[in-house]
Amino acid sequence: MSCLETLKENGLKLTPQRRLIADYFHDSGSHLTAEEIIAHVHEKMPGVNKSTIYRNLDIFESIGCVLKSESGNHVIYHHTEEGHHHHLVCIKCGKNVDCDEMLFWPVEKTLRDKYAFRVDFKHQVINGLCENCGKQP
Amino acid sequence: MSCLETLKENGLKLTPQRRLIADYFHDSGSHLTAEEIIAHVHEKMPGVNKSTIYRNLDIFESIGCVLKSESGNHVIYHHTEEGHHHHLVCIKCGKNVDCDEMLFWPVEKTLRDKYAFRVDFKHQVINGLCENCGKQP
DNA sequence: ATCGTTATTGCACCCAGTTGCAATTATACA
DNA sequence: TGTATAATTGCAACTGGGTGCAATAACGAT
Repeated sequence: MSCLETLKENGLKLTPQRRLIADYFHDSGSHLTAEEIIAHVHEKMPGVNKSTIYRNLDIFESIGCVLKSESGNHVIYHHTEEGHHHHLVCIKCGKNVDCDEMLFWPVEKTLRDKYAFRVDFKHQVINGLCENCGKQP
Repeated sequence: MSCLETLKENGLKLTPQRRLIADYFHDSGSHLTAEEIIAHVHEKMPGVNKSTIYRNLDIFESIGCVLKSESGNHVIYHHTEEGHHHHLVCIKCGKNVDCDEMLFWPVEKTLRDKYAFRVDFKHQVINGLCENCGKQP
């Protein structure tokens, strides 16, 4: 189901600004930073205020169209239609590798069983050292 | 070994501002937000600039005296002498429970074995639903 | 105790993201 | 097609955190 339909289902209005953001997610892969989204929207519709964009990204997140993950310095938005997975980002060389979504299942299970605490790890960004960079001191 | 000694060992100077921050960590438990630290420093030494405080917190982190964890909206600093663990924070009621440090060991192992990726999960802040809040819809 | 070096501070300004509020606009309905 | 109304936008100002740079201060050597 498209993001725009989901908006309507939640009683939200379909504004040109929202259409622009949703189209961008559909057209250009799954991972977009706030910067990229703002740049794209401004290119197509120069007057749009950044707060409108941030507010709409939050709304798309709250209706489940988009996942927001924090990667230390910046924020990444991930179109949920692309499926779930995690990211391994090397803090030295910046290499970015996708990682199976079941990585955190044992953690989720432990938290559920031992702490009665419910967590759903979706689209985490994990910083560490890749094979090459891990060898060097 | 005290933070102040560690400073010297790393060729860093022992300024009154640093002494104030280090003392605060020693005196008042392990978990402090940037806000709390700034408030405390300002109380004791009103003129200190916030950038001085942030820079010193980064330095204490880089020499291993303090761990910095990001919890979505704010940043938490944790005095490393208190031992390692993680935090479960309920997104509904805000309840905060400590959690064993070995929680992420299986994840670290998988990343090492399958992805040759090295990560050290230290003092994570995990947002989810606690037992009570998980029951209610 | 003084001095020179080098780290550190304060300042002023930047940046991404957020918020309250008045003006605007998408939509349901007549 | 026009209108009422609630959602949305743009604005302006704010927030937490960070940065480059000149002035200052800690500290080892004399």
